Amino acid sequence: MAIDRSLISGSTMMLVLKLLSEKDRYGYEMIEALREKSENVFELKAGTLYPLLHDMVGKGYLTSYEQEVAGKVRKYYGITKTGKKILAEKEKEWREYSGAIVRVLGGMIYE
Amino acid sequence: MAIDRSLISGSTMMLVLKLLSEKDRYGYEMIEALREKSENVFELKAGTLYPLLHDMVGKGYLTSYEQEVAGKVRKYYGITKTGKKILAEKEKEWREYSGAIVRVLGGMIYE
DNA sequence: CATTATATATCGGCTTTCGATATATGTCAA
DNA sequence: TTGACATATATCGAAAGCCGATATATAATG
Repeated sequence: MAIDRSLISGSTMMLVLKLLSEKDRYGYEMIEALREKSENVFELKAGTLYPLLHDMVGKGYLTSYEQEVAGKVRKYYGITKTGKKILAEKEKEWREYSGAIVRVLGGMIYE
Repeated sequence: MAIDRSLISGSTMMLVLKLLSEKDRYGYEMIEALREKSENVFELKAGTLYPLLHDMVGKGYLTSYEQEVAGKVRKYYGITKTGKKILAEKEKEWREYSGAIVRVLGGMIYE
């Protein structure tokens, strides 16, 4: 990870929900999608993602199903109605949070 | 705390450094300053702040001195040269991080 | 045939933060 | 004046979030 990992804290679930709000994806694909979309800033670790996905299924934010592709079984995940609600809440929280940071830093970020 | 505390993760030290880059302050004052500047979004807890301040002094980011005001002894903190360097780094990381979040979320934040 | 990429998984440990609790003084109203 | 609240600092244990290490298995590449 290029930047301090601790800054990522709390936003991983939001990012996963966002990726899955576009289309169903499997774990490994999410890791790559996040790296690409963030332009190599985020490098979500497998050790973080897989337990998180299980947890999110348990909470009813995601559903999962297996699909065989080229001899390998992939586990696809899709976002639920509840997951979409949580995503909207987390995006709102992110706006509040980053807005407050900007105010404390004095509004001189983004150059 | 109005928003999910975990979103704050990792940025507390940066915010403390920022407050002290303006002027020397004592702990209780920082808690209030952060609440005011963030417009009630951040509510830094004493149980978070005081151990963090001790740690930052130990790392050479801050210096501290006592001052008696109205019969009460306050512990003031000031930022060091090293602390200023760390602040600059953390601000840069924050720009990278929040920029990446915006890219993943699709640029539709801040409305 | 060996190495690398793909793909998922678990476990222990670290870091960050907070709730609870403790202590002590100043201020203000009943 | 006395009880409550604000000011001010401090520590401890617990919880949450994330990651490194590790394991397993198959496909592709050289």
